[in-house]
Amino acid sequence: MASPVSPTRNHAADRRRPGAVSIREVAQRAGVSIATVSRTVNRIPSVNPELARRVWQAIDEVGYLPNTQARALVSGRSRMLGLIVSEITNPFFPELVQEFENLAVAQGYEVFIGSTNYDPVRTESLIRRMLQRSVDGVAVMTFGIEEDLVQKLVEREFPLVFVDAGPDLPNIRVLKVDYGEGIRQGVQHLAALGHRSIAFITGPLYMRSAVARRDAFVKSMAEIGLTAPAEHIVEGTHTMEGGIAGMERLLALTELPTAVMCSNDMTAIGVLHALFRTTHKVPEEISVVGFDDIHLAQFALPPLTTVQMSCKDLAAAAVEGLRAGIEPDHSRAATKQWRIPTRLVVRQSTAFPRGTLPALMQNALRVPRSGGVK
Amino acid sequence: MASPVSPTRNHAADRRRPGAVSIREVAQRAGVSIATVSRTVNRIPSVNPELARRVWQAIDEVGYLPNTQARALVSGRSRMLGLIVSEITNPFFPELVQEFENLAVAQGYEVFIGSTNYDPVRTESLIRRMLQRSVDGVAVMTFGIEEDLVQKLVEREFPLVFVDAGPDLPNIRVLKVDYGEGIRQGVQHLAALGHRSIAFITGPLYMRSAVARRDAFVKSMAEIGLTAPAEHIVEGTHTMEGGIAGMERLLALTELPTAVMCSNDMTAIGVLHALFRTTHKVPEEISVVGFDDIHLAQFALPPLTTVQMSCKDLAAAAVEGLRAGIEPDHSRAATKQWRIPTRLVVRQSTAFPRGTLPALMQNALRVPRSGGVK
DNA sequence: AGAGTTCGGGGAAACGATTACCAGAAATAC
DNA sequence: GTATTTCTGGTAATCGTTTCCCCGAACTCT
Repeated sequence: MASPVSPTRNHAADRRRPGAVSIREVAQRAGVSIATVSRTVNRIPSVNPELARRVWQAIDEVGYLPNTQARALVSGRSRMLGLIVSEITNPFFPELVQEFENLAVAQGYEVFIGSTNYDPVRTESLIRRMLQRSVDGVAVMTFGIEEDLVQKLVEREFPLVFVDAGPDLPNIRVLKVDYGEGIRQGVQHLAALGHRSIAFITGPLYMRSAVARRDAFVKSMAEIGLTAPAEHIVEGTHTMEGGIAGMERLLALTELPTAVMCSNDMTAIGVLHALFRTTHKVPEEISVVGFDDIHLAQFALPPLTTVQMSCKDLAAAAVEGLRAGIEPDHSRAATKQWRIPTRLVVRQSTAFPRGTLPALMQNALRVPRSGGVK
Repeated sequence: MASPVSPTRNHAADRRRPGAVSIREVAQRAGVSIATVSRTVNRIPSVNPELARRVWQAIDEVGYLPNTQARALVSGRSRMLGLIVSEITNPFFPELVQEFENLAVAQGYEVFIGSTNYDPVRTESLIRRMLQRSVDGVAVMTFGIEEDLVQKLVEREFPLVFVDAGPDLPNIRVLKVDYGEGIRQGVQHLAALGHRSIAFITGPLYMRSAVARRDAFVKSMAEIGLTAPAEHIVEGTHTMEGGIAGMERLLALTELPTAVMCSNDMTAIGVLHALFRTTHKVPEEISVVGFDDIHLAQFALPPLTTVQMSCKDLAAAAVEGLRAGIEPDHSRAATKQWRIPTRLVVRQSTAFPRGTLPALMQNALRVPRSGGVK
C-alpha cells in the first residue's frame, strides 16, 4: 500500500496555531483520559489527587489553555458580559468600563464593550453582535431609554442590568441612582454661599437620567423657597459643545444668574470654556457646579465643584447584578434594585456671588503672584 | 410514578436560551440540509438561487443568528481582534478604540479591548485571556516596549501590529509614527514667534514613543541652532499629574523658559493647571504646546496648540495591518510598515514670549537671546 | 444512445471541550 | 468467601457549525 498517507482532508486541526495545545495532548502526556483532564481543570473533587497532580504537571509542561469557544459551545455559557455605554469617548465611560472590567475579570468573565453613540441602528447591530457571541448577560449603562432597542435581549430572557429604570422582570435588575441627595447638597452649598439666581443646564431630555437630574434640581430649589425662571433652565447635550451652547444662551439673558449647575461634568467644562472666552471669571463672577466627578473634574480650570456619582459603586453593582442573574445560587439573586449614592465634592469653581461683601475674603484664596490683575 | 418521562440527560440544548435558533431549525423549515444552509449563509456561489431564497426566507422567519462560537471552533478563526492599550481612562485611547472598533466591525470583526495599566502582571493575564478567546490577531497600541510581554503571541505566530517598532517577522507589521515632522513644526512655530528658551516635558522614558518625541524635540531645536539646557528637559508620565509635577520643577528654576512643549496633551493640560494655580497667564507669560490633539485639547483653557497624530489614521492602519496578516489574500499582505503623519494645529496657548510686543514692534525692543548660539 | 463530465446538495466527520453513563476495582456487609 | 455498595475514571454523546466526500441527476460529446 501507498506510503504513510498524507492526510487528504483539510481540517481545522491543520489550521491550528503553532503552540496551541488541546486537552487531548494533556491527557496523553499525563496518561489519563480527556475526561479526567477536564475534571481536574474544573476542580471536580472526585479526581484522585495523584492523578490531578500528574494532570496539572502535564498542563504546565505543554502550556495548555482551555479553548473558551469549545467550552462555551457545550456549556451554553460564554462567560462574557456585555457592557453597553453611550459613547466611549465621553470620559465618564472609560472610568466605568475600567472598573467594570476589573471586577468582571476578577470573577472570570470577559467584557464585550459597545457604544451606541446614540444611534438606534448602531445599537441594534451592537445587540445582534452580542447575541451572536452569546454573552451571558448585558449591562445597559446608557442612562437612556433603550427598552425598545434591547427588546430582543428581554425576549430571550437575558440577565440584564439597567440604570435608573427598567422592566420589572425576573432576570432584570435596576441600579437606582440617588440623584436627589447629591444635587440637593449642591443647591444648598450654592444657597449657603448666598446664591439666589441659579441656572441649570440639563442633558438631552430624552435621557431619563437627564430628566431626573433636572427634576432633582427643581425640587431642591423649591425646598429652600427658590424657583428658577424658565429661561434659567436650558437643555444641553451632556457634551462640552452643549455646555458652551447652553452657557451662551444664558449669557445672552438680560439677567445673568450668579451660579450654573450642570447635568454632567462635560457640560460644566464647556461652560468654563464659554466663560473663559467671554472673560468671565470663575468663581468670582459666576459659580459652576458639575455632576459625575470624572477624573478630569479636578483638573479643570478652576478645579470643578461637582456631585460625585461613584462609578466604582456603579460598576460593582452592575457586575453583581449580572452575576445574580446568571449564577443560579448567587447570594443576592433576589435583590432587584441596587441603590447608588451621590454626594457633593467642593472644589474651587464655586464661591460667593459677585458683588457680595464676603467677596473680599476671596482674595485670600488666590494670591496674585505680582502686580494687579489686569 | 412520574408523568410522561422527563428527559434524563441534561444537555446544553436544554440550557439554550429561549428564542435561540440553530441551523437545524432553518434547514428543516426550508426543507434542505444543514450543509446547504451553511453554504447559503456563507454565500458560496454554487447554491441554487431558488434554494438560497427559501433558506433566506426561513432564516428571516425563525430569526436565525449563526453561533459565533461554533463557527470559530470549526473554522479556527474567531473573527476577534485584540486591541491592547495602556490605559483606557487616558482620553487619547477611547478615541483610538472607537475608530478601531468602527473599522473592525465594518470588516466583520469583533474587538477584544484590554488595557495594561502599565502593569506587567495585568498584561500577562490580558494576553492569556486573548489567547484563550483565540483572537485572530492583536494590535499592541501601548507605544511602549512590550516585546517580552507579548512573546507568547509572537511564538504562536499571531498576526501582530506594533507602534513605532517591533520584531521583524513575517506576521508582524509596524506603524511608524512620524514624530519628527509635527514636532519640528511645533518648535519652528515657537521660534517664529520669538521663543528661544523652550522646555520639554517628556513622557515616561521607558516608552519608546516618549523617547522618540523627546529626541525629535532636541533635533528640531538643534536644526535652528538652539539647545535646551538639561534642566529644561524634565521627565513626565504622560498624565495630568505628571504635567503638574513637571511644570512645578520648571517653575522652581531661576530662569523660567518662555515656552513649554509637552510629550502629550494630558501633560499639557496638567501644565496649564499648574500655571493656573500659580497665576501665570497662558499664553501671555508662557506658551504651551501639546501632542496628540485629543478632542479635549480644543476645550482646554486656553485651547491648546498641539501636534496632531490622527488616531483615525492610526486605527485604520492597525486594522488594515491585522487584516493583511490574517486574510491570506489581502491586497496589502506584503506591506510591513505603515507611516502615520503628524502636523501642528495652532490654537491659543501659544503667543509671543513675555516681554516682547507683537512683531511690528519687536525690532525696537531687546530680544533676550539667552546665551545665543554657542 | 452510451460513456464520460459537470454540478449541486446531502451525509457525516471533524473542531475542543463538558458530562451522562457505565464498567471495573475496591471497600464493605453478611 | 460471596454479594452488595461505593467510588473512580474511561467511553461516547453532544453543543452548532464548516467542509470533505460522494452520489445521483443533468449535460456534453461522439
